[in-house]
Amino acid sequence: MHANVKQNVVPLITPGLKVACSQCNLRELCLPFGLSDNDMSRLDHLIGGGRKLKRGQHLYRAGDRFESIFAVRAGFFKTDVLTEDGRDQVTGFQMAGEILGMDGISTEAHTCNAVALEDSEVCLIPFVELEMLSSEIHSLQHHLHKVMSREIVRDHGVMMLLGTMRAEERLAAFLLNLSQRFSARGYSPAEFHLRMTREEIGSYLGLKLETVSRAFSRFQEEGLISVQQKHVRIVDIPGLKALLAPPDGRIG
Amino acid sequence: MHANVKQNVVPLITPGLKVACSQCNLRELCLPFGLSDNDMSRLDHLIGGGRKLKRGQHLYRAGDRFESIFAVRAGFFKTDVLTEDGRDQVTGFQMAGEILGMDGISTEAHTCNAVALEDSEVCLIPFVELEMLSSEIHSLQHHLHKVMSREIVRDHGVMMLLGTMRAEERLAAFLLNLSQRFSARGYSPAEFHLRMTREEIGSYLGLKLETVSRAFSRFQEEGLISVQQKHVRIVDIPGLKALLAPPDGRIG
DNA sequence: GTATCCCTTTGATATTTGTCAATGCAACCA
DNA sequence: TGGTTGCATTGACAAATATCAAAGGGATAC
Repeated sequence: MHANVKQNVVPLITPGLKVACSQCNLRELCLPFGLSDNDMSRLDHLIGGGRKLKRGQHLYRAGDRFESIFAVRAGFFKTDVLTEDGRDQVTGFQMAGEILGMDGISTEAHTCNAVALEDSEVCLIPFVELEMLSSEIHSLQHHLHKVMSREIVRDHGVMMLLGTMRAEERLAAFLLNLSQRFSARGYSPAEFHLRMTREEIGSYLGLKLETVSRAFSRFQEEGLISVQQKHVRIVDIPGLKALLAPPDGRIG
Repeated sequence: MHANVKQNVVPLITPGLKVACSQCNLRELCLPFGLSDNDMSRLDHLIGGGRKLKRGQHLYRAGDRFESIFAVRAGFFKTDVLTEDGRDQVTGFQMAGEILGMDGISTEAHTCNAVALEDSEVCLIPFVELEMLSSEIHSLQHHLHKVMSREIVRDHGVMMLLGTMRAEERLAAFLLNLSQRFSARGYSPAEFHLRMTREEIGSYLGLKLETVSRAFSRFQEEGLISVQQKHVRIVDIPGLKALLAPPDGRIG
């Protein structure tokens, strides 16, 4: 299966796309976090160059042999898991500075698909070499562990969302999460462009696209956001946050 | 918060409970997997001894300082995340050979609670020392990464379950997963004792306890299982598996 | 040994979300 | 620039699950 070799070979590593970690404005969000200049330059040598992807292209597919993890340099990705019986679950959306592909370590093969939702760029980080270097640079090793652990904690947050929240709470949590991540990257926390469709949001949130659309409309009616297609402006951040409280706080 | 110091101090490390990895019948399921005899004995020296917990006791709580990960030697645990607004999500159930506590690496503090669901025993694995040793023993380092990655993949499976499955599908998947894990440990895949309540199952599966109970009853009516309280016997494993197919296979 | 408490089961009803269907909007391609 | 196509919105209705309520069963503690 996944013998889609041609399609996978098209977006080759782009020579000359290499940007040193030490020069990268994402380094504080990314793998080099906390490294000394010297250690960072050792990491530079390991990064296998970059790769550009057009919107819609796969960075990897479930079943692909695992060789590298990836750092998003620019753009926007989704990851999703597809089962034999046709279920499709979006497991995350990744933006600049975030690490993709750690699911592949356990079985030496990727277990999900990663797709660019807009034209994007990633850095390739060959994993065998990363392990070798991280056994020499303790802070790199520890930071790698933190990145993996953070992914586990993030996943727990998604479980919480899927397991305990209602449709509007899920969407509110989703928008606040995006807002916070855009903000951390120097973009407006209040106004942004959604790269994904209602269906992809729905898949991530465990909802049908119509439910997502209705929740957007309702938020707009209530003056919490202003939304037109993929353009979102959050008008009332505290109001959105208040939606996440109710479980027993529904006294009023 | 979580100033429950007394309660946490009670279950001290039990001296003399130490069992060498090399002597442990769980080693093929656990962290020592794939190590040479020599490397395993180095790991032995690092394991900080064991700890016994009575049913209901916490192994750690959200907010506790992170120092070790834990390997379940015997017994059964649940982990759950509690939010300020009162939501409670069970994120997993852990049995012998499984590793607990990796959520704590990212922030140096545990982010969830781990509770023994029956009298249990764990091995303490001090994380700083594990990192030191794993930078010397490549296969240990790599296996640690695999264990963390496996946790990420497992979490994706739970997301799939919560995001795409209906109540009975979730319970079927849950039972089959338990069955498979018991089987891997030499227990019957068909007959076992649930250590958790309907409410805990419900929390894990994103359902209310009544819905879980009704699904159990329905499986029994249909001759898929036989269930009385916490005792479960799976009568028709293929039948349960068939429940997981339908998304478009509902042609018949 | 017995009483208590928690867990489980089951029923009736309410709420939420999904499904089906139609229409509208926007971007993209020719 | 006009048509086509995919995405989004909205409505009416159906299905799934939650909620509320009551009663039974087991395990545990005293």
